[in-house]
Amino acid sequence: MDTKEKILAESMELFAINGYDGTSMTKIAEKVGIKKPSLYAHYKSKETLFIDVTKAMADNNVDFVRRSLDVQAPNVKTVLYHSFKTHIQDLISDDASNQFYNRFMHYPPEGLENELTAYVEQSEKQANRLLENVIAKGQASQEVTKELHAKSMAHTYFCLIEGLADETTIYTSDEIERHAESAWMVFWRGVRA
Amino acid sequence: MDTKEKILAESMELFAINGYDGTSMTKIAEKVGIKKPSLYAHYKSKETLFIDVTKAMADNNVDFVRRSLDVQAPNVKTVLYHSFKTHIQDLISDDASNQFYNRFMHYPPEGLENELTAYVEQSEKQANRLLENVIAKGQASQEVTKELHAKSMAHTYFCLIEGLADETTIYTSDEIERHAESAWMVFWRGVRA
DNA sequence: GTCTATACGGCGATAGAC
DNA sequence: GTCTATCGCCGTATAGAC
Repeated sequence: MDTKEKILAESMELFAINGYDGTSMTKIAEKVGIKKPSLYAHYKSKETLFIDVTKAMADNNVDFVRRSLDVQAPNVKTVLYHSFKTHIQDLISDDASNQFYNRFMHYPPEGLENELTAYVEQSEKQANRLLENVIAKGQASQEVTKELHAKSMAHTYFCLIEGLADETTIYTSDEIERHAESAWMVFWRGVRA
Repeated sequence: MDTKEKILAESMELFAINGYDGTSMTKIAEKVGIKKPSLYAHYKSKETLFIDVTKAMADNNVDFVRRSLDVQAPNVKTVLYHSFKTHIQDLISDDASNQFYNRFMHYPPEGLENELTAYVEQSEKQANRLLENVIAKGQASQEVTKELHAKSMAHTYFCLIEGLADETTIYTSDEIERHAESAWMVFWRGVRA
């Protein structure tokens, strides 16, 4: 991992834990093991660094969703449940990248909204489409109701994931897991054929 | 409205729109119509001001949930749907207090977490209990399934609301309303008897 | 690419007159 | 309670030597 990549990785963790304004270039440099001015040899400003981190995290999220759905299983319900559980395990794992996502994807730092919103929106739509395809398969195989649109159900699925993600700052892992189990049951009862 | 109340109201709007670090005491003073040092005659620091605002917003939220459920209706489904719609209307109304809530309730500024998390958690549990009672009534009247706990279903309900709230920064009001309608249908199909 | 040294500005907060 | 003036600090960013 070269210096530029290390700056990206270390600053991501600091941003996730301490927020944008709570993370100074000095602290990033310390964590990387260089001095502050050296950062500017790789990124022309704190803002451009943050933008690069955010875009990488948005891309990671799409990959994560893709991998969570890429599983052989006898039916669509099992695929969906597996993906749901994978998301929850990620939420409670205290992974910095996950915290970064929750913290910034919908509330970027002041002044960067215009730079980031379009990118984030597009990546979320990609993730939504991946799930939509799975649900549509479930409709074709008579597992999932046709009274609702696959796209809508996919959207509701992610609403639940996001609602649960927001809880991580308040509730314990055990509570999140119980809430998640309930949310899954309501969801599946709501979409099954 | 005396000066102290005005400081509370105006700073809430600025915090909601520009974030904690993005809102300086100078800007708050300007919006109130006084000079920065005068603020310190009413609040001893920026942090204590923010804490007061947050607690007021947490209380407001409990009241909001209570009012949204306080409606005469022929059955529990109608009460729940009315409450759901009331929440969504609030989300898309671009109300600053709503934005404040979404922004800070789960990610308070650095250093204020310990001061605020317990208060927020308690207020959320109050709101949850209000909804839980309504759902329990629905179980008693055979409208809502007894296969799931009332508390769990209440929790899932709020997960959906929160997931939809997070979307307000990206999607348009029309899209939110459509997503909300789908989320409601999945939810009701999932909890009905 | 990395360093030391520094410029420049805005921040929260206070002193003290009125 | 409100003001003017100011303190002390820390932020991003740059200059220029190695």
